[in-house]
Amino acid sequence: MSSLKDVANLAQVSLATASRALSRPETVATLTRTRVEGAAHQLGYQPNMLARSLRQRETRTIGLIVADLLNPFHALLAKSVQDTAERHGYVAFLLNSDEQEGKESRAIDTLRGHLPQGLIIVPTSGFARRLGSLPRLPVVELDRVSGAPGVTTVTVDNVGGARMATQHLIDLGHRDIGMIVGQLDISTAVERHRGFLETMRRAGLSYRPDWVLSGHHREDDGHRAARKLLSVPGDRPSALFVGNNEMTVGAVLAARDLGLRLPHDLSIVGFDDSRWAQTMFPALTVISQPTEQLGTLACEHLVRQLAYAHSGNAQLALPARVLNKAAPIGPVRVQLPTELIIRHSTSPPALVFG
Amino acid sequence: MSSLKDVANLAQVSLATASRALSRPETVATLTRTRVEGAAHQLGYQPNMLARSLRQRETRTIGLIVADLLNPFHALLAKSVQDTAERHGYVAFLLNSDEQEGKESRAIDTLRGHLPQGLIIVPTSGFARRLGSLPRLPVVELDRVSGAPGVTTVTVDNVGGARMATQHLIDLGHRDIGMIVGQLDISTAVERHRGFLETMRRAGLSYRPDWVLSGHHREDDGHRAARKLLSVPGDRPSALFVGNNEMTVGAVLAARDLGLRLPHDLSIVGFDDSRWAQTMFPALTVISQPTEQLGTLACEHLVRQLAYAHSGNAQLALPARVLNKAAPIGPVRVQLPTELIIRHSTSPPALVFG
DNA sequence: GTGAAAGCGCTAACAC
DNA sequence: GTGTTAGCGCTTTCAC
Repeated sequence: MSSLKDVANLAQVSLATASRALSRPETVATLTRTRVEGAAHQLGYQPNMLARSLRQRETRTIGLIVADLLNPFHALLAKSVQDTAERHGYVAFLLNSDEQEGKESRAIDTLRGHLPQGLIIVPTSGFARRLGSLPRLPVVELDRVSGAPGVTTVTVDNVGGARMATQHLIDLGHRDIGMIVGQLDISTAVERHRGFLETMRRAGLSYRPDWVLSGHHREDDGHRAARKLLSVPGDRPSALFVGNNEMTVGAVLAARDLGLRLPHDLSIVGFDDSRWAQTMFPALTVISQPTEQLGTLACEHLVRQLAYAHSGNAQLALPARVLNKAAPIGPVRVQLPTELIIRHSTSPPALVFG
Repeated sequence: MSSLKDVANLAQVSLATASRALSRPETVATLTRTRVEGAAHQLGYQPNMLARSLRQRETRTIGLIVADLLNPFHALLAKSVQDTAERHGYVAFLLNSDEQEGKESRAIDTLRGHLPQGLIIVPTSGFARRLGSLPRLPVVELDRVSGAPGVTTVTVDNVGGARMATQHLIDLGHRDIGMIVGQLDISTAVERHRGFLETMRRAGLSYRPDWVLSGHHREDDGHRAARKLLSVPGDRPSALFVGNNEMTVGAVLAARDLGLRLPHDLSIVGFDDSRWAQTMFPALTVISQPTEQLGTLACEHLVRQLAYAHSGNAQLALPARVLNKAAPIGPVRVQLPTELIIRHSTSPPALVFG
């Protein structure tokens, strides 16, 4: 690996001039500039970011931690953050916490050592406590909120989405509705649960605590919960609202295992659309989320914060669409709408009671 | 952010001693060690990896580039590489080339600036040409081979897998078999194609060039290709071998759109198992790959190379399972077996000719 | 417009 | 065992 010194030597200029020619070309005579550029190119010179960052005290790097890389929702979040970061001249290093607090902690420490200028995270429930170890680092929470103070959050209207899902089932004539919800120490689960309860209550429907089962967010959990909810033939819900994409798959498979046919014997609404929601049989009615936009916005808000943190007029470097919004300094909370997509996993109940 | 200097001051020792106490505790008196550790803990000290790496000329970092983060196969590859890297004391920074040469180039340059000690990549077809810009960097190609000389490759037996898939269809009685294959500048596509052709020929079946369609690797391509292959009612294959997971979804949906029912009207075998291969209707017969192991092995081979590259007795740091294999210095080519999983998308053809 | 020199935070000789 | 010092590759005053 050739260094800037090699370039300077080859171009017959001093180290300082070589540096300037490459990073701030306008401060150098045209002739020397081309000479230096030529030398750099000839040597395949690539600046050593470690040295540059150490000196400049800024890495142009942001940390990105998702909770479950294998969940396509998180993968898309990650991709859109990375693409947006690149567009703004940052590189986002992606780590995966696997929904484990311990792994999340280690990921944070790892990133910390590499001095990211900001952090975008789909937090686990332990994150609020860990936040203290990140002094003055701009943080954006994505999809979920940990309750940590002073962080920007970019989420979806989970309560509203859950209301739509539940109301859809009620409108179809269902009265015996159960819910499979995620871990109740995760904000999305809590909010979707709240939307469900509210809507049930408002419709005057009875609340059956034993018909609301909580699980972690994986397919297994959905399978287990659904199995439990559906295995009492005479006394089971006629419809299910499932609070996340992976668990929905599990629930559908459990129903299938029990010989229940969707939507005739059981209606299911899932939260989050996905490839398999569309390809399963029957195609799933779901609440869909603007996933890509979620990632993009999270990143743009972070970038904006970084620009303001660093210099008074750094805004000039930002694209208009980021700037056109009023430019707040502090943390903001962005909430995007969801949408009900009606497919074939929901229909009126086979037997209407009452 | 407090630095080592702050720790040294607080512990009342010199900078050097503080450094030693933290990185090589055995070289320091027990008392001073505990004092330094206490100070470090109290300050929430986190070593600055930029400075350490700059000085030590090693970053304990590896670059990881996958071609399509949204493809669950690649996501699992990425996760298993990252987990394995962590287990060996490295951090793998994950970037996504999106199957685009340009993005791959930029990803490589980005990584280069951060001085990774090795690179694990699912290469696009342009990678072999780019390799020159990576002087002396150990590289492991994962899943695909670009043809670049001197790199370790960890792949699956694609020819064998394609043979099994094709033979399975032939054994069921199919004679009119088509294939949807990926880009023919990607090794996996070429090899799967080869396995298909060989097996057809060996069975004495005629080769219909117009029944072999190539596409990029996404769902759309599979959809388009299948639509084309299946739209001539009297003259269409009775079975299809589809060369990758995403395209298989597209093919199945296209068949559905055309009113063909699987497996009665059409048999389909896919390559690579996935969540939706299992949940689709009907569940898909596929060639499955040891995806996680692929990622793990790629990383372990890279780590081994790094150990040998750096010091004669670095092996001591490696776990037994890596060492038990004979320890080659040069690049190796690892090839893992695939497996045929028979589900419900294949059956004997409705009409048997001949 | 250009060069000399200091210093980012850390580790590794080398003294003591 | 511990301290002093040089230097990793770069940017940035400060002179000229």
